Amino acid sequence: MAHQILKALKDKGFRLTKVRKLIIEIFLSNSAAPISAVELKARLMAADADANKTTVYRELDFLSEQGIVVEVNAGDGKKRYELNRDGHHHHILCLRCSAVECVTVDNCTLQEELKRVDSKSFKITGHSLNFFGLCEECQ
Amino acid sequence: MAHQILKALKDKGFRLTKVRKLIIEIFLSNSAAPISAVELKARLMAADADANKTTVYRELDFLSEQGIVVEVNAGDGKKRYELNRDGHHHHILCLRCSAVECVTVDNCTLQEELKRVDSKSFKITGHSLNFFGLCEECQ
DNA sequence: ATTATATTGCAACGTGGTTGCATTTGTCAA
DNA sequence: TTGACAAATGCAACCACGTTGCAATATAAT
Ligand SMILES: [Mn+2]
Ligand SMILES: [Mn+2]
Ligand SMILES: [Zn+2]
Ligand SMILES: [Zn+2]
Repeated sequence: MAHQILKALKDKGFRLTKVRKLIIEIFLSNSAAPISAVELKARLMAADADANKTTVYRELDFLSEQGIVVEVNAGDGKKRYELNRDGHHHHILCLRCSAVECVTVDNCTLQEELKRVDSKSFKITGHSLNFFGLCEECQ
Repeated sequence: MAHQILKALKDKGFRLTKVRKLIIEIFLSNSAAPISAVELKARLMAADADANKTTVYRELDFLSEQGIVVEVNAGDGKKRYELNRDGHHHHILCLRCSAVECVTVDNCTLQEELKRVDSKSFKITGHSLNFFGLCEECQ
């Protein structure tokens, strides 16, 4: 599964760095929750592949541009990223510890809401729905 | 309208500062869109009541705690605040210029969505729905 | 092995926001 | 009116998250 991603990148003339490959591995084995740059850096470190923070940020930007990961706005001040699986979904996040969880949604009813809004001057291209609350531990 | 807010604060033992009164005025006369700390500071300056940035941030925290304003997460890196009018609503925001607009919603269909989610470990207390797109000027 | 250039590390910078502490100001009671 | 006490303020320094310029390094094609 990683191989297709890697091959696609290589075919576009990008290099398959040690860190790049590892980051993709991390995202693939981490379907649970979106992670931040700091968390990713920590995971790299844990995998004996330390990388400079600048590199981590640049790599996240790169993978976003390449459509391999997507940015997830969790409402706290930090960007998070998750693998760009297809399938629309929403997120729940803890107001105390900022834990984030993905919520798959069978048929998103927000398209009608969108219609109501699109009539205005804004041209709507997407939406983000976050549920706030307290996770099990923080309750 | 401002008088009730001010009286309530005074009754709780808080002081009616020049800046505090002006900020409340600004929020009351600004039903349009949520504003950031920097924007608020600029408006104060324009009203001949310059205030230190620390004071502005502290006052926004204070008014949030007092339930007079509410934080609006617009997805760009900065907090915004709006008057805590009752009545649930959502927001649209421009991906280019970060303009934010409030969208009133007659009957928010998200309560069912919430049910589906609340069954999990998270205890949901609220949600935030943002529509992303391009405003008229930025299209 | 050589080469071209994609990637990296470092240090410095930027923005949004916070904190400790000394000073000022609002409020109330004498 | 005048103190006095606590709330609010200004300042400077700090913090987290993220970005940028540039020189050094690593990948991969020849
Ligand atoms: Mn997700
Ligand atoms: Mn609003
Ligand atoms: Zn939690
Ligand atoms: Zn715009």
